[in-house]
Amino acid sequence: MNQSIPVRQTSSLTKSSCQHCSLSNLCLPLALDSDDMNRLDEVVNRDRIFNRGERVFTQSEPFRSCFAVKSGAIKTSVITEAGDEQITGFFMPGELVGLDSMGDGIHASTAKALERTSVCEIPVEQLEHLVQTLPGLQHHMFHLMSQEIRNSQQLSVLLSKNTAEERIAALLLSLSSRFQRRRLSPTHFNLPMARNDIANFLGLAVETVSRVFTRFQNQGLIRAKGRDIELIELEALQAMAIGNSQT
Amino acid sequence: MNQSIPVRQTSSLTKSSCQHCSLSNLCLPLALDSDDMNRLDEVVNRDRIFNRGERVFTQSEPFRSCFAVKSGAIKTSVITEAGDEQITGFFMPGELVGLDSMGDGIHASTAKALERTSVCEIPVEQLEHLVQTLPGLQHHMFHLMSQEIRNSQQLSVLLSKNTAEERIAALLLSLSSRFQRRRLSPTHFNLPMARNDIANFLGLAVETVSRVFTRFQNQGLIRAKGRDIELIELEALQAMAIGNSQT
DNA sequence: CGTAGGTTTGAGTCGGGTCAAGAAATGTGG
DNA sequence: CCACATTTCTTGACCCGACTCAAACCTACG
Repeated sequence: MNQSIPVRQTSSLTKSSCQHCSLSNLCLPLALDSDDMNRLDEVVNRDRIFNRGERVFTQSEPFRSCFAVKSGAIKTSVITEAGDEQITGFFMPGELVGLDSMGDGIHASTAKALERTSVCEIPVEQLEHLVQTLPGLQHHMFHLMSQEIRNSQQLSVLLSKNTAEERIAALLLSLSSRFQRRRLSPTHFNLPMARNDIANFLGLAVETVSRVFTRFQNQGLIRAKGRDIELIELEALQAMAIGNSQT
Repeated sequence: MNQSIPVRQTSSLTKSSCQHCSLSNLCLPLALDSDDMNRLDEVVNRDRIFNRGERVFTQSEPFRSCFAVKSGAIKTSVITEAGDEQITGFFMPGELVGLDSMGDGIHASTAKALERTSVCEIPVEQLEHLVQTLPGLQHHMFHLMSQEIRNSQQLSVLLSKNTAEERIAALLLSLSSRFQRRRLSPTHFNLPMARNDIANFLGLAVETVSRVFTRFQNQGLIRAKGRDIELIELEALQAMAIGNSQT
């Protein structure tokens, strides 16, 4: 295997790259050839670590990068004019955070690590430049952003049409499928977020979330001990969610 | 009473173009030079007319184009798995419809004309191609799409945190500012949508919408006769939309 | 340990949904 | 242009899901 140009051979062993990242099929499910992939690699700032509660970025500050979650979990939120926080999304490994500010100079939301979290930072200026030359990447960015729109629409549907039980069932199933994408158990996992966050995200009171969890448990649909969740009756939950939304 | 005027002869002289469109500063607030603008003109399919109730595009059908509203108004909606309709947005002249499906092969929503509406059709394949060569246009697309994400997030906030009165006040003010952008009266306009649509969009019952309208009227905040709306106390409405319950 | 934040449970209240029935606007055909 | 049908809008009465308030219970961590 004689390569004519042995680029980045120094790092290929020790440093991770998009090519070898186990999550690349999630955050980059596109056919970039090895060359293009290298160019992407060059602009990505890897292995940034945030502890629980630390901010990845902050609303109304300059928007310079978006972030791909490698491990851990992130919540994004906006501060409403009334002054309270509204969580707009949870982001798991393989998912991109910050798309709500693409093409805008200012962050529209704040991102906080829910647990110890590592991310890849992608500077937008360089990303936009790269996109110019890689049609596949451009299409992929459009895809990711439109998906973000659809996710948010789904959330709106959930909030405007569904009961507390339905919302929580939908959230559990959304998390379930996202764990499954990563080849983790879809029926037994740890919630990365507090009841409070769930309540805020789903437009409910904490007490209601708590009550629904115990109700589900009493009905034998789930087993929940703190953040340790086991989904027992998947079909029943799906029926309840009436359409598993990608929340 | 006047007889139908002979159909417009589409002379190339009078043919509208993006450059001369009065809405171009809304849907294209970017610095494209004359040359680039011409290239955009070439791919845009102008003057498509839809009557009230007609579909511009339909959910789960192939996604080929997005649309810029020239006159009239459009609502977009998704069909939930429960089978009912959820309106995801209203689109006024100068606004782009269909971004929730960019980069996806399938329409995620259905768009219907709320009244007689004319639109510019923009084929996405050619748009994506054009974007490759026009960095300014790419940035603008990102901007529009991220704005769409933020709009949807705003809706989520409204649905999860605000009362019926606050939601309706917010919608009225949103419409108001959108009329104002077009140099129309921000305080006196016609609602393009039915009460039913408002209720669906805001996650309320029609009866509640009706009640709030009359309550606003009794409080002297607005004057409403059918779809004819006059905003009397803008500041009071703004205070209410913020969630400013004087406690 | 002890303290703070997170979680659960109970009791009481209310905003907004549902059901029902008119009133008004809009459409249709003669 | 009018009578009728149909949709849209309004108003009233009643009820329920989820919120608020309040208090106790965990569990993590310095």
